[in-house]
Amino acid sequence: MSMTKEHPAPSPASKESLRLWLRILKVQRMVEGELRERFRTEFDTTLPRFDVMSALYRYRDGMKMSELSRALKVSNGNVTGIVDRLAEDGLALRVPVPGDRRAAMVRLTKRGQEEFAAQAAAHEAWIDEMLAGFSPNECADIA
Amino acid sequence: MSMTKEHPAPSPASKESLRLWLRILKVQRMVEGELRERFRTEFDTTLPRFDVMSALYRYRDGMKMSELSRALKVSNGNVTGIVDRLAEDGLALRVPVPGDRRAAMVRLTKRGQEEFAAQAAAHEAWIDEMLAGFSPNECADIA
DNA sequence: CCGGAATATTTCAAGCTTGAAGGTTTAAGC
DNA sequence: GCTTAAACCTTCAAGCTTGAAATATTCCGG
Repeated sequence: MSMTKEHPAPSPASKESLRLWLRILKVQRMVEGELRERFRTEFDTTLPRFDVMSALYRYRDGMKMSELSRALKVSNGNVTGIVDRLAEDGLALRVPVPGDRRAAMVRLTKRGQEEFAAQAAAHEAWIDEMLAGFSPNECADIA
Repeated sequence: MSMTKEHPAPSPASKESLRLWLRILKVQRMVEGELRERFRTEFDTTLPRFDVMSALYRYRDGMKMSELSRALKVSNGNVTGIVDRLAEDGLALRVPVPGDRRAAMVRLTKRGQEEFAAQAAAHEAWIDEMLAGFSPNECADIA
């Protein structure tokens, strides 16, 4: 890769935060890339689907689309598409809410629960495999 | 949000790594969300465009598409689309490589360089604003 | 009751992302 | 030279994501 005629380095001022950010990004991309690949090859699913199923698994009674959207911090329209595809695959379904014809409760099917349980176990093992090297005590103040 | 009939908590085994991962994810999403919003409203651009321009700004002589792809760790087809749009906007251009009719060098236009310089300054300030609270020394082992 | 605000969800266009497949051009071995 | 592999790039389908606009329903003040 040619390195000739580079631009001068940026100001040495707020460089520390930027470095921290790039480190966070590096780990995040590594882990997320691995997870995506493994979910794809071993379970034929995606991270967003896993996230939705994870929320639905916690709340067995089901969640409204808007609750799902708020819990996962993604847009409403986004959830619509993901739930559509989970429903097509028989992993989730929409249940009408009695007394409110606008809303619908989304819940996992029996098969959805079983699938998720297997995925969640693998997910936890993968994360540990990838992050076990990083001291868990440090970085505790990230959140 | 209804909490009735939750599933039992997962095994208490490799829970530490998972917690670390969720913390990293939380920070990453917060920062990236803010950046996306500000890039959109203040510069009418996106993070991926910024990333490509950042690489091109460093290598003023230009980069081949494949170099760009490798440097940013994104797929080849992805870079094609982003560079297409940058070129449409007059911020980047493809220069034929003499002696190799397969490849093309991508470089920023004059205007591209000016735009990026402004964006980069704002970007660094935003990051600092968001991450200044987090001790930079700790978490040093993340990368 | 009624009309407007609030709530719940879907639709849409635009852009990002990947993995796979396709098309050229160049390089290498024989 | 010829053929086969490698390198370079684009195209494509599928899915994710957002913000904005469109629907439909419910709620509420008057």
